Amino acid sequence: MEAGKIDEAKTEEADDGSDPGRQLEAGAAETTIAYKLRLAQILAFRAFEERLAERGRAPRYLGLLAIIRNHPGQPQSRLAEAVALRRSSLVTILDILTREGLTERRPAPGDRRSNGVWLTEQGEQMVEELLAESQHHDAILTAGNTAEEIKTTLRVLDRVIANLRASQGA
Amino acid sequence: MEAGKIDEAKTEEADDGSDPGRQLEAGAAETTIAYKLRLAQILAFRAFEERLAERGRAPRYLGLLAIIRNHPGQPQSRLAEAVALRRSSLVTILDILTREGLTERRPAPGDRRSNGVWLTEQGEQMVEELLAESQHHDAILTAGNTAEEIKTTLRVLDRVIANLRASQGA
DNA sequence: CTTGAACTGTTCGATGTCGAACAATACGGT
DNA sequence: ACCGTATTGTTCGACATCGAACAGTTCAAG
Repeated sequence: MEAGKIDEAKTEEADDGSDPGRQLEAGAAETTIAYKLRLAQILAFRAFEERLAERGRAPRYLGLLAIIRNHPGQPQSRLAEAVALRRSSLVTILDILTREGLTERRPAPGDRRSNGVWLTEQGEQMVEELLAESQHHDAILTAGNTAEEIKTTLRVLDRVIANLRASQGA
Repeated sequence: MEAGKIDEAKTEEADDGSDPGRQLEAGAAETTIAYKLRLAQILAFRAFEERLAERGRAPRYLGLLAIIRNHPGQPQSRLAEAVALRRSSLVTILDILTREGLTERRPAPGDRRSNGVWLTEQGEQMVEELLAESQHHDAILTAGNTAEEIKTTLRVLDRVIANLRASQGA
């Protein structure tokens, strides 16, 4: 796999800040999905959280809350896996969300080890509001792209996630 | 913007774990780019870092290192902006990378406040190796997608990043 | 020249996530 | 019925990132 030669005789010359308005590029790394994925995610997450800062920590954990809404009563370990966080991390998160009155732990009927996690009435309402916000937020994110391009991107991301889950579970 | 009604008469019935092998879905949030973006990024980043754990912290900061290679001598503040991290965070990161012998701070000639950041010889080599690894990693990530789909995704992500940078800088 | 605003790198306390450990519980094989 | 292994939620210490503050420096306006 011979990487294309990108030699530029880079002997000790600084990049003077010509073209001052633009962002610095990462060269070869730019062509990689993982790189742009990270950049986009950090910025998107930060923007969403900042815009809804007054609503407590629910915006940060909207993904989790949405899953709980769609699958009430699931044990914590399955929820952690679903949002790609660790079991131990979810403990604190659920403590917070429960303290804010959005979620609830109930002992699982069949298994005395595990808790089922549920949304409270207030949690249901919060999720509904935040989901509307997230649609709006996504519209801003993806401005300038066609519906077809967005659909393709969603499909690609789905496959990426599936690939990673497969290789990790092994 | 009337959100489509997705009522399912969800009165207090638990989601029994039918279809046990599959992942839990997030319902309406699934259609949003931000959600999948986050999931994919977490998994991709984690996988990449785990696979290259023996190489110190360089894999985590490969994006930064690649930027430094392409733009040697830039001040820390510009680098921070390029990788979407905060100025204060970059201090620790550069401390680490410098301690590992990959980067170097040199006083900027024109401005006594700022440092120019450079790669050491060892840093150059590390970046080259890791970039090759990252190409391989990306190939695994994106398996099952056509070259056209990937190209479209990269283009969409570029626009997403640009949109977020524009709305944030304001 | 002087002065005030803006910028640079830095420190420090707060918060989020992780991995490794642990006790309690479930379960399969013999 | 018993034992070893898995699984679940949890705690705890390590580390990463953040935001707010700060001193040193630059620079433009007067």
